[in-house]
Amino acid sequence: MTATGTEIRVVLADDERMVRTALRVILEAEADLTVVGEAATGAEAVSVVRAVRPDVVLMDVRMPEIDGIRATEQILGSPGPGPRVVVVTTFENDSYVYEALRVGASGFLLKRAGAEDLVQAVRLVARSDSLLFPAALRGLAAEYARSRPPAPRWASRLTEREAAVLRLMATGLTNAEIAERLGVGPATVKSHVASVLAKTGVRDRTQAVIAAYESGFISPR
Amino acid sequence: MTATGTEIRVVLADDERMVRTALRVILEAEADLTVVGEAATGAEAVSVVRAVRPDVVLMDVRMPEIDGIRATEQILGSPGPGPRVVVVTTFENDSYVYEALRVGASGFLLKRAGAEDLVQAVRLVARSDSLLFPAALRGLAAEYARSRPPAPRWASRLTEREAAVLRLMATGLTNAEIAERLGVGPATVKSHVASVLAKTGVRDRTQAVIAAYESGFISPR
DNA sequence: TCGCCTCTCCCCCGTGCGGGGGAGACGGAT
DNA sequence: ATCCGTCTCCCCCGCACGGGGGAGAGGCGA
Repeated sequence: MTATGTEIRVVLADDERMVRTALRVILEAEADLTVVGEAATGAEAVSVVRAVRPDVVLMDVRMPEIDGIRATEQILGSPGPGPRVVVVTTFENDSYVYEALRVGASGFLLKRAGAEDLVQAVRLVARSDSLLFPAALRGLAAEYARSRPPAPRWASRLTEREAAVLRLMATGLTNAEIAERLGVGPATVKSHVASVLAKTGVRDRTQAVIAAYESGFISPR
Repeated sequence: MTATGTEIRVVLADDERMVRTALRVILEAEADLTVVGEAATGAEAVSVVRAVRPDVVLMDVRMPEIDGIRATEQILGSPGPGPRVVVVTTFENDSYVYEALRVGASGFLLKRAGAEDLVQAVRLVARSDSLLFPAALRGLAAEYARSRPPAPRWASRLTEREAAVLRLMATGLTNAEIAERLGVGPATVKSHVASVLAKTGVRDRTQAVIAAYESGFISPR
């Protein structure tokens, strides 16, 4: 389907032209690497990838319209063998790492990585079906993501105040203590608690806390 | 401290001589890679690494005496800049992946990986301080490991009955409901609950449930 | 302007919960 | 034979909790 023997076909997705140019220069300097497409938005990336069917996509996370994560999701979600997607970002400590893995990215590259790192990463990812951090880590990321689901359906229905009350409930505080922390009267907290119970569909604060844990609204530790 | 410019110094740790030889042949074929030591056990690996101070260690997981994970732990636990450790194993779906990351391994390599994958992985790991799957994923693995702690201190102090009551509490049941499920009287459940509260050092059932979640006594999902 | 939502707070009322006691039965350890 | 831990169940008591109402102030979009 895709070139494997010698030539590695790459698509660059980044909203900054300069970044794309820099990447292109670096990659084109290698005999076995060819940049076959560029995209400035997530939507563009999806269509370009569908059109040119590259081996590797270097995908920036922050892009207009559709971010890199969702673009990756769409690219890898389509049937058939997709490209390897390497997600590019500035910081390694943000949640993009987990998200990238969750949607099936093959690698993760920091913008501060050098040219050599870049080309080797591309080569590595293009070839490897069983290398550095593969399926097992995706499973890990999947589990991680599963433990923090997008947000429980009722979370969006909770108002700011109600959510705050629920979070404080989940620390084991009584209504009076919550009132103290929020600087409101106990009666106010009572009514918020009542709203939380109603919206979460449970009967008491204990069940509300359980629901908060089970839904990922809050997490252990 | 260690050679960075051109030569990458590698130590091989595997209990099978043939594997070590094969790895050595592959790596020595590259001008920039040098095998500076071998070890057949985890303990050997630790001492060899301390002696020769390599850039990269290829560490088999299954080894006599001390396995690769614990050896890695000891190697990276010592002060100063340690080598990059690439953990080598046969299957990618076992818990070694998480363990390897937890103890600070820089990479993970499958035995079925080809020669090219191997040398590129070594080069990549030797250079990269900010590449493919770094600190963020270690944090992920750490979090993963942390989420399944050995067992809370008070768990051993709870009797069978008390633990059962706590588990049922954590499903949101009232004392009366718990009594029904356990086939005992409500008063009995009350006293068990009282014991649980006393032993866990909390004041009400909500806090007990929180403690159960936080300590890993029970887990979301 | 008129609704609608959110946040705030009030009332009464019933009860599940937790504290503080005690007590009988069983079994295992000493 | 004695002690101790566990499981079982009882009493009384106070209170935080939750249900069911209502109500006023502010914001915000139709």
